[in-house]
Amino acid sequence: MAVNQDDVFKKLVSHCKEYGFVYQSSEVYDGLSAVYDYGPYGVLLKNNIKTYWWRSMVQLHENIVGLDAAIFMHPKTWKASGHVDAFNDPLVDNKDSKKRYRADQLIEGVVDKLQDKINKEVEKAAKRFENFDEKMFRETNPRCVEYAQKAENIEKRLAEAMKAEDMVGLKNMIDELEIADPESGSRNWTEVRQFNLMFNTQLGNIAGEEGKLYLRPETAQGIFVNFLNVQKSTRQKIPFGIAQIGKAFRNEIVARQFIFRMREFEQMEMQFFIRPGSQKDWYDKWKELRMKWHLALGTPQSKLKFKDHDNLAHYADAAVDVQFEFPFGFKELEGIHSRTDFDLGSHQKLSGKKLQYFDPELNESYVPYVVETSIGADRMFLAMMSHAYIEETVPDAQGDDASRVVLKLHPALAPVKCAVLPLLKNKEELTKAAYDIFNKLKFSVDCQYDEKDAIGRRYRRQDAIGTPFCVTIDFQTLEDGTVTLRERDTMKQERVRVEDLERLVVEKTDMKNLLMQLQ
RNA sequence: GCGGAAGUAGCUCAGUUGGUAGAGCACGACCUUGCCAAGGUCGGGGUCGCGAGUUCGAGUCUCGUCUUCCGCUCCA
Repeated sequence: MAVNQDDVFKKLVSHCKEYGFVYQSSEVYDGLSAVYDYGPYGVLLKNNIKTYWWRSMVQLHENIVGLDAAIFMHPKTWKASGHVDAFNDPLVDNKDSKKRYRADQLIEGVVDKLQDKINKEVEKAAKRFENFDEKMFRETNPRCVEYAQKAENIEKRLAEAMKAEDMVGLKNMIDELEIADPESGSRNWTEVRQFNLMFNTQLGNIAGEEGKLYLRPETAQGIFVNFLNVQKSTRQKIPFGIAQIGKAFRNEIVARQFIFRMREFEQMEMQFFIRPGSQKDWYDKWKELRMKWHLALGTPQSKLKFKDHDNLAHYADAAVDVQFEFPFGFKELEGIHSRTDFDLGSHQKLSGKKLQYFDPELNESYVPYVVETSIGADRMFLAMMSHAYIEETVPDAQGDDASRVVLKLHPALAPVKCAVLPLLKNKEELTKAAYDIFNKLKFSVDCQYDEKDAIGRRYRRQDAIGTPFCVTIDFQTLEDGTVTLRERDTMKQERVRVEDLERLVVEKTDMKNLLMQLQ
């Protein structure tokens, strides 16, 4: 099963490339690690996902409004949010090999080596003595005891230094333990320093700390700092929410698994501002609403589950992930967090500006609490692709078994809604009639005209990009004004009148049906 | 970042003990074709990931580098 699933994932990745959904960034220069570009069908699918999310939030809720904040924000934003302090790791470079290591991991390596030594002593002794008592040996053998104590000591010091963010202490440990570069054997280390997972850049020509800017590592802060602007200009009363879709950037040390973890990614976030004390109710409410949103797409409940966080982030008093069963297992797709008043409170404190709401019912001012829903647009894209990608056996022209690859995407998400196909290429009366239909349909839906290759092959091409409907123009069309409408999943065809075509296709692919399920 | 594996045409791959590259599919043109892929003819396309080294000569051997995959690590 596991091997099989790996295969499926590989096939999905190459399908994405072959059919114009996702390409690796800068491929002609050997690619850029963990950065991807969306191709022609990819951008259509992703836009449809974003539209579904946006409408479900902003259009369907009177008390949720949109925002599009800039990627650049005042550097103090990230001080207040806690990212400057918490979003980094202690790194050390070897001057000879030019390799970069995590200081804490180098030190852990020494501990591992001590454990290995103990295990070797145990192995040796086990061969020598009959009736060997391993536990006793570990506790009494002088060498084992010495190694174990040493290891324990190191771990204790490491934990203290990490907690205190004592970079000098970490460096001293590396020196004292005579840790060498595993690759080159060199002990020529730089100072240990914090490596920030935020990308930074420079504002204008202001040099040094003063001009230092970060690419936002999350979109949420743009909402928090605009909280009062939005509340006042739209006269919202608590509870209300602000929704935003935008890029965020994280300088991950390791980023893998295709578009699941990228250095540049897109978030769809909604911060819901509420009365302090009501967070539990709203947290539960949004959990329910978000699950409904996923299920409306036809994703089976068995592929979705809630997973409570084991360790809460510094800002949260409750947090849960919506996990989706990707080909590589259940992984986070969306997070729902009860962020308390941490963010608004921090910004209020650091900026010295009041970020409070006057509640007319309570007749008092307070810093609102926040419940956040945050979903990765790219992860949602991958979830929809991996769920939709199907290889199946279907009968061919002779009734024998043939295989087809079909993307069973929800019609409202499908990149192309309808393909218009003349049965034959070399009959001008057919191609003209088909082109006329295409030129009408294209004003309502994303539509494709294709006359190349046999009709069966063209159906398969549309299946591969998930087009829900194919319209075929044949000689009967010229006589009675009807065409065949072929449905992707069932491959069934029905004859419909040309004048009904637009209404039928729009009806079945419009996002309205999807949104209606959220009532 | 560590360990392992891989990189040859758009895709999937072949390429003998080192002697300057092939197939199938795809693509283009023409013919054929009356509803579920793989009909015929002709054609275009590759500095073998990139850079060094060994050699008279490297897709093939050595080293470095980039990228991808698997495991570990990391992951607000």
